[in-house]
Amino acid sequence: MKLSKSFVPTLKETPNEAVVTSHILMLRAGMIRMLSAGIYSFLPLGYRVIRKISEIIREEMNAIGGQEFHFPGLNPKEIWEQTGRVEAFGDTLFHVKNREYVLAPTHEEIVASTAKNHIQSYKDLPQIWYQIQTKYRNETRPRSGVIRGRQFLMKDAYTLDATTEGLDKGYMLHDQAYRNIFDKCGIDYFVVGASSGAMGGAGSEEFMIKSDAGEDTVAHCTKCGYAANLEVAISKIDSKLRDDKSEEVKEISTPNVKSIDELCEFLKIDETQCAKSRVYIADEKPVLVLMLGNDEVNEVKLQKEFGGNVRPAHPEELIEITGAEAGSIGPVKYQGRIIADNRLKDANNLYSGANKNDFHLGGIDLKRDVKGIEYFDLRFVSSGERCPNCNNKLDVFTAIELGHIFKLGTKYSEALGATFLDEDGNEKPIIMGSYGIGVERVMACYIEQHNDENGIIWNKTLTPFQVHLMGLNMKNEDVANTSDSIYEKLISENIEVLYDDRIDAQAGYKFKEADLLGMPIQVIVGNKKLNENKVELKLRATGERMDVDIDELISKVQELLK
RNA sequence: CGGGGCGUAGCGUAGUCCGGUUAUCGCGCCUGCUUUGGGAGCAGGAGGUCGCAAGUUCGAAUCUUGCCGCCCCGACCA
Repeated sequence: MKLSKSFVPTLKETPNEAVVTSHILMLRAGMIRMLSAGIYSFLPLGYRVIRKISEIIREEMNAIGGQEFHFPGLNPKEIWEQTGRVEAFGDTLFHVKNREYVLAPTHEEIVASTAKNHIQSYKDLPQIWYQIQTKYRNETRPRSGVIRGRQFLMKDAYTLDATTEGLDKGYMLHDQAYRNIFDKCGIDYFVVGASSGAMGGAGSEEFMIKSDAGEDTVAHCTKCGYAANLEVAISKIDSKLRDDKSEEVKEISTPNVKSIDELCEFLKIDETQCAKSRVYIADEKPVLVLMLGNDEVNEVKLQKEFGGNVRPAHPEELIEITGAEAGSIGPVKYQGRIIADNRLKDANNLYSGANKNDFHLGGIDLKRDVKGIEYFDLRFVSSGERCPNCNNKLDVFTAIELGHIFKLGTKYSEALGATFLDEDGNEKPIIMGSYGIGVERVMACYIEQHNDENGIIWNKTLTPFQVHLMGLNMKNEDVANTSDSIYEKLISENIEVLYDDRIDAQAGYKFKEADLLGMPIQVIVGNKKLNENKVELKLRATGERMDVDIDELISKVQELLK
């Protein structure tokens, strides 16, 4: 492709609307343009990457027996009502105004209804159906460029099975296929076991990458691969040890001391000598929650212990329940249920609130002074704590979800009557699995992981073009002729070339742009080296340069692309 | 949907608080000449409903009100 005739609108400066690296670089490299919030056009260069990713996905999906479909994006609303998902998706589902249609946010319903009509016997199973198509979701807040959009390209696969063993097998096939896909793309990912959320079903894994642009916070161990959403993550961490001797409870005047930090400063003590109190309302009843030092209450874990609704108590409720305001609440003489984090188990010589404004108590012994206290894991893990599996240091960071696989079960097949007859002639619902990959996210995540201050660094798998050929001074006949003939030769060898043949662009301009666009191999044709019958070859990833005889260029390039 | 920020030429911006000639500058774009190994130089030029609408005023990019759009935080999110 000749740049002189191509639409590759690069930008020298960062557009105002872009904040995250991948978004900035995709805009600057002329790969995407926004049409509206969360809605992007892919320009020729960007679309080439999308096609390469799609092709890798196809190869791996076909390899596990997947069959590619093309499903409608426009769906009758009725079918979504049958599974209760018009309500479940709520405002996220796009509704068509002048007909009873919705825009498909995913395709479980269409798969199940297709199966209903045509899968009749266990002999027809298993099946793996997939699609690579645009999905529509009315996200309340699109963000980070292409990472959360209102319309996005998604590979969705569905397994149809007669038995749970079959489902397990299909799930494992996808697990491996996903690892192959992300490996081929050159993405550094990790896998998190997760709950399947609104989709229903049991058993799921998320494929994620570490990124500041991420929307989930996870704890990850690079050594053993332990990974969990922060809301459920656990770690090995020291408890407050019980001192040999319990001191007497003593009341201390602590005017205007509210936080644990202020208390430590005021009393010259360590935060691990403090028990922080939080009051929650669980199913209408107050519960005092104690945490060691500055540990934060993990409300998801709290919710898990109580099952029902849990919320922090309002300020007025605090006074009513404890007689004190936040900052002066504590367990001693507290009337009601008290639960504490495991780190506080049987601890003594603690400082905590006195349930009297501007007073704290010291010398608290939870065994002696607080009756009926229950202990649970209630805290958030933080970076540097020990992995529960291998004792290595855990890292806590935000992450982007690239892919998600899960066992759906029979929710959709039952709702839509997608059944089959088993070997004994019994009618049973088809057992389904669902497996998604955000195609644009693969592209964005790759860029998040592979860039430097000059631009994108493509690998040879995803790159829009394998070679970026530059004729430096195209007014020089020698340079122009040599560049042209190299271009023709590369093309005849089926090598993808982006050819900067622009006559009026400066050498420096071409270099900068080549680094921004990031093709793995740059071939530079300039008078200097041409006099020795050589051209220069530069590797984008390392910056390594080498002079190559023109006669040997093709074979050298082919060698590098292997 | 709540909180915050922003909206001036294709991109990045000054001016807005405190209203007053022809709306600033850089990049990009067009023409010519020069230049050609790290986003060129000189000269000339084009390009604007100052997000939209209403209002206040002799006069509005600037003040008021409403609306729209974009970004960030939160809520939400296979």
